[in-house]
Amino acid sequence: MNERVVPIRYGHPHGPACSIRSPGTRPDQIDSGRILQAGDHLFHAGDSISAPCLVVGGVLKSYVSDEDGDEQVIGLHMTGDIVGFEALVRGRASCAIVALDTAKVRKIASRAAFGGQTEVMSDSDVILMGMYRELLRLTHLLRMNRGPTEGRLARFLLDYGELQVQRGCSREEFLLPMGRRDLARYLGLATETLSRLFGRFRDRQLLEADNNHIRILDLDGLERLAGMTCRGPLNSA
Amino acid sequence: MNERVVPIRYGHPHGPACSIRSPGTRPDQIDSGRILQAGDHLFHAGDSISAPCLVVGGVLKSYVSDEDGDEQVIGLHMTGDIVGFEALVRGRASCAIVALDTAKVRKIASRAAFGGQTEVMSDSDVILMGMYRELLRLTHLLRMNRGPTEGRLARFLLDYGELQVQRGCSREEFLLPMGRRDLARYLGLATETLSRLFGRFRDRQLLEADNNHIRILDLDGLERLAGMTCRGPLNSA
DNA sequence: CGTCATTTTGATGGAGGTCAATGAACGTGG
DNA sequence: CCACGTTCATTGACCTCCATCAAAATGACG
Repeated sequence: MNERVVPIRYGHPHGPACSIRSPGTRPDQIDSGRILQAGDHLFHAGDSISAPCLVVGGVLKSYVSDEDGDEQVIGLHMTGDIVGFEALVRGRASCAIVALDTAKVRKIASRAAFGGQTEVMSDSDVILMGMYRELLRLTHLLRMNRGPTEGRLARFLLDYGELQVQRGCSREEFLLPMGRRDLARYLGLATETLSRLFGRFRDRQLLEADNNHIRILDLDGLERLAGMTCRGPLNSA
Repeated sequence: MNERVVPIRYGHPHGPACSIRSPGTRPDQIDSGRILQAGDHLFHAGDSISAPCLVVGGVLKSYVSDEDGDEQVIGLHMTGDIVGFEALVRGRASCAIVALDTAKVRKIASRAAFGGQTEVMSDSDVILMGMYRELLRLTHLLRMNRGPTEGRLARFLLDYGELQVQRGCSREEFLLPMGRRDLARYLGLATETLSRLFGRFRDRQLLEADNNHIRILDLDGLERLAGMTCRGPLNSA
């Protein structure tokens, strides 16, 4: 509605408006997409939002800020993920979402789709699936946040590698889309601890890590470490 | 819908999770309602399930077992909650659900409800709401599992008191439906730590705790402690 | 009363958070 | 091009909090 900060706007500061238009755009998809630059917020906590968004490309993070200012990362969202489910229920965002690099998002069906007027198998199922994936991701993250820290990082790297494969990229070598700080907050660690973990992994020849450029040398070794914490999908459905 | 629920029965610190499903009882055989005794499983991880269940009364917990045997409590589910969303997507349970005391559950709409059935406010909305509440609960729990342990317990007690109020009971005095062990695992603590927390709270005149019988003496004090961790609903929507 | 599960209490060690300093990468402006 | 500031990653020193081990206390129940 009318809020102080406009939640989803389709004009962006610089760059051509709505550059790429997906081929199969259906009539009820009012939105052809919005481009976010690194650091741009899709919305802030408390903003009123009208529809969930599909992440078409790039990476975003969702976070909440504690009263003492430092933020806690709730999720990392990449291509194919859906963010902003709150739109379907209470219409206001419960956490902020910000782009980590250049990203593109597209609004998807509003609540009306659940009514049953249009052909339903499309967006409503997308939303249902996305919501379910989010449930899986959260339970997974929850389990990750207990147990030894080495297992958390190992599990994360393996899961991320798995995502890479699904995307047609290499499982062993990739660029992490987020900085140490965000990753640490996602795993529930201090950045220093995370740094030490990378160091330890490097010492043990488990991987090479030049900043965000990761090269995994010993998948089995990581798997063994990760097994100490838990198993489960980061994003499998 | 909102049935008056039998107050929580006291008396059995649930036995050693008699984990075997009663013969002849398949997870799918729940039509107008099913009664579970303390220790009965609604389903186990991996079971195939056909529809989500509404908790009509009582308390259940969901958990996963690590390979080394000890379990991790993912959720505590009470009247009005929905469990088993996996039925809508992949048809197999991803965690086990067991009754902590006598509980009643009822199957709700299967996926077909999303198909194009007419009335909008029906089961599909119930499911959507429930799923969303689950999302909220998980993000909340996630935030709880970081930060000082005192804050976690304080927050939990306050949230639980809030639930009591919604249920028409006292915010300051109630019976916890789960044992120390389960509560500890829910909060991500060792049982000894939880015990010590209760002891410390008692020393500071924050509450009286006779086993599961809790009487809160200083709401503000708890609130202050809880503030150090995070805010957020256990079950608000 | 004896057995078993749960809770409580004590003692100990270690994992990881905090504080602090250094180093590397990257502008920005002179 | 270089000095400077800023941000982020790394490394070190320290110390707290909490898990772990162990044992006693409480309670449930036959």
